[in-house]
Amino acid sequence: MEVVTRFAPSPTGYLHIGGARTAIFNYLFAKKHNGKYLVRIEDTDQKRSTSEAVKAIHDGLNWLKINTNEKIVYQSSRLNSHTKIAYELLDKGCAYKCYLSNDELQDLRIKSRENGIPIKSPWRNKSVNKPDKEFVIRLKMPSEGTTVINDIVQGEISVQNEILDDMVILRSDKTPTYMLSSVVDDYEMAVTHIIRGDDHLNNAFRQIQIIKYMNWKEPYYAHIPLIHGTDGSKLSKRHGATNVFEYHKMGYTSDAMFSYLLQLGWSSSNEDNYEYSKAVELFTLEKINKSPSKFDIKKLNNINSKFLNNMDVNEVYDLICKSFNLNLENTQKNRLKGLLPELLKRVNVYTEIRDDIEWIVNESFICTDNDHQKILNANLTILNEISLLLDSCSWTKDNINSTLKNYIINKNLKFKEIGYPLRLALTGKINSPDLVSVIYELGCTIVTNRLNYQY
RNA sequence: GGUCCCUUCGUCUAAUGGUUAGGACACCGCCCUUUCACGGCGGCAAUACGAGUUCGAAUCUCGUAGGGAUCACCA
Repeated sequence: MEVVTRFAPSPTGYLHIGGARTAIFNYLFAKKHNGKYLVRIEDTDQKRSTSEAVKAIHDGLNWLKINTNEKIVYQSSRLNSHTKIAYELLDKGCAYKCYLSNDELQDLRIKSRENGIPIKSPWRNKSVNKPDKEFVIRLKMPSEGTTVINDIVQGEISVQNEILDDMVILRSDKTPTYMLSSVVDDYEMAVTHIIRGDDHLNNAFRQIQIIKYMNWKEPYYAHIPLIHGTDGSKLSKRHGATNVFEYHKMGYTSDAMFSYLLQLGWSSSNEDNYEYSKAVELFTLEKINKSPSKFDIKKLNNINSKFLNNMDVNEVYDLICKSFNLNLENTQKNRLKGLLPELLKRVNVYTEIRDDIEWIVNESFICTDNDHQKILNANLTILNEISLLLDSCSWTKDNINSTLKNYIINKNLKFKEIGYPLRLALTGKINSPDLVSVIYELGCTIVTNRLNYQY
């Protein structure tokens, strides 16, 4: 049997972190078993669905490199199939027409809440036809016995059938509800494993009745716990960005995000970080934890910085250029690339090096801060002398290093005493990569210019 | 409120009835050092609580507490 999974977001916003993780699990499980991973856009709620949201979801999936190769299924294009099944269930006697008005429904709802029994429409056992009246089609839930689901993540769970309500499968405007559409689509797309958030666990017990009535093969279920914020409540905006694509804009790499999301609620012993092929190799649904985990940006930062420092310089360079809209000449490009490994050691996200671009890229950069200029003025002799020495030094890191070292020995200075003004003159900053690298990558001309500048 | 689920360091997790309860992140300290970092070494820190079963419980059972999900003609 070929494994088929699907990720089924509704296009009402961006790709949420939780959704992204669900997609990752679906993606990995399918890849692991050489199966198919499908994406279905659940856009049956025309009022809330937008094309911008569809695009946002694709952006998110593409960024994480977990979009499907298969054709995207739009649920709205399949409504006829769903409706057909609703009437089939009606014909079989597994569903019924319900003529309850909104007011009547409201009353029933209040009563059902009071006595803890789900809504049972009075039309359940009447097979009347009122051709001129609006109706909805409700599924006739079994009223006795128990339904058991063997969930791969949650284990064996059973509920009493009497607590299942006769859910609406076809609205009065003849459109199918999610409860119907989702089941029919999963069946017709031949989905074998339904991997989704555990907010759907309760739905599973109701949806599975349709499958039973239709004599379809039951899929495997894996209901994964939701991601929570640091305070234990459902992840929301006040915990930080919940849109995965925001993390792209913030300067996280997709590989780091992928690895972090994967580790949130799943682990295979002995590994810290997972790149794609490793993840595919090791992934199993059984190792997903049952308890919800909390989103921790600090861990993501750590993972991102590790990925950043192991990435190819050209790749990071491209990300940075895109992010900052840079279009550099070759000499500028080489300086930036040369210093990139050093700069990346200092940051969690690559956007943090924004402040360093100027002194690296701009040939005529000079330190403009007033207080810093005072310090530079006080050290002009040192700067000029070092400039002179560097000017006549053959340009290797070793030579630059010994030039500086010899200078402080001759002048009986501590490195700190030349390091501070040198750093300010060259970078305009108090903190920077080590001076030898800075001097080497900037090159002799720029260095001597900056060291001889009259403030 | 009904139903279902969950609970190991602050966080992510490991430990299939026998471990000194392990690792990672964060935090703290020391070393390295040219600032900030990186790196190296070390430290702090957990089985929610209470019973029971057992020679032995984080692990099995029950209860309690806390947390979460859900209860639409939304998905």
